[in-house]
Amino acid sequence: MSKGLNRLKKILHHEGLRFTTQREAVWREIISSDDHRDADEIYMAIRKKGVSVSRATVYRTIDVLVKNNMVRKLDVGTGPSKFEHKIDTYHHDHIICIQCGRIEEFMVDQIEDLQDKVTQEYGFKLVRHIHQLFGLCKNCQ
Amino acid sequence: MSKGLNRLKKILHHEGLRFTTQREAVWREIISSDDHRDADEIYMAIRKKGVSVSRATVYRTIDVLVKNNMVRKLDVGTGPSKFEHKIDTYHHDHIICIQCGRIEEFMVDQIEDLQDKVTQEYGFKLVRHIHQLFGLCKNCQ
DNA sequence: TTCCTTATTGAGATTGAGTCTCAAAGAAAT
DNA sequence: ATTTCTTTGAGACTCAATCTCAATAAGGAA
Repeated sequence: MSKGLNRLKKILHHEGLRFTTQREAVWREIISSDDHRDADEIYMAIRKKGVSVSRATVYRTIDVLVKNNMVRKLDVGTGPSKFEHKIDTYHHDHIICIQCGRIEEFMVDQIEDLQDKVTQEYGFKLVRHIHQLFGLCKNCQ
Repeated sequence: MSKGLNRLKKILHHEGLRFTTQREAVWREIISSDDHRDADEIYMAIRKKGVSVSRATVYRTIDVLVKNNMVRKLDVGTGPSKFEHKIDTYHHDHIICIQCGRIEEFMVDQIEDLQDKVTQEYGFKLVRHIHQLFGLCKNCQ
């Protein structure tokens, strides 16, 4: 049994949505790798494995997964958004190489705490954040 | 004499670009307000003032300004990018209300320092960063 | 000033990511 | 098995942004 499949079923049920071949395939494809891939890459990978699915369905399913915290959407500044699953992972942010596109993950508790503090100071209720460091990786400098 | 106009002229000259009515108008429009506006809002404002300009030129000019550090591009997660001038301002990041779109600016030295540290640890050379807190403002909670 | 070279402009076409439409196919409840 | 209601998919569409290319304008030379 694939990781998180039950959780997916519960979520779909909870939202009054149906568990379908396509939705299962999208989820399986996303957890099959820890890479940061865009919707089209995920779409192509599913088709290559012989499952019939459309781009529209891939986008629609990813939306559900993102809303339900099983997948994270990553805006990398240029080109399509990328996605990563959130199974067995901790929260992290990203360092992105503006030359080769390489993506590294980082996490600093202190920064997270300071964020919370700032948000409170401004009277906001924090829902999510984007913290991305763009630069040149070792190889590209 | 409008703020930064000389700097704009120098930049254009340095890049082998010409100082034109349109480029001047775009710059004047952008520094005329501290708001965060998108390209179309800037375009409309210029036209309203009677200067003839096209959307293409507005986009092209903003690109030059962003590349030369006179204007900052702000990806607010949904819809068109927004822009703000960088004259007489200090570096800051943004808290954005996901309900009403209100944007507040914040700056925490400690976070900036931690960012530098993280980047170094990963062997990257930091070029720029995005740090955006999305949430609900006081009014929208 | 006028000439001349080269950059710029603008209207509209194009791109690209993502969303929408709607008829046909498929879940799930009874 | 029947009914009901959701989902799917091909392709149309949206929207921000970029590109095209003929007409226009900048600005250096003389």
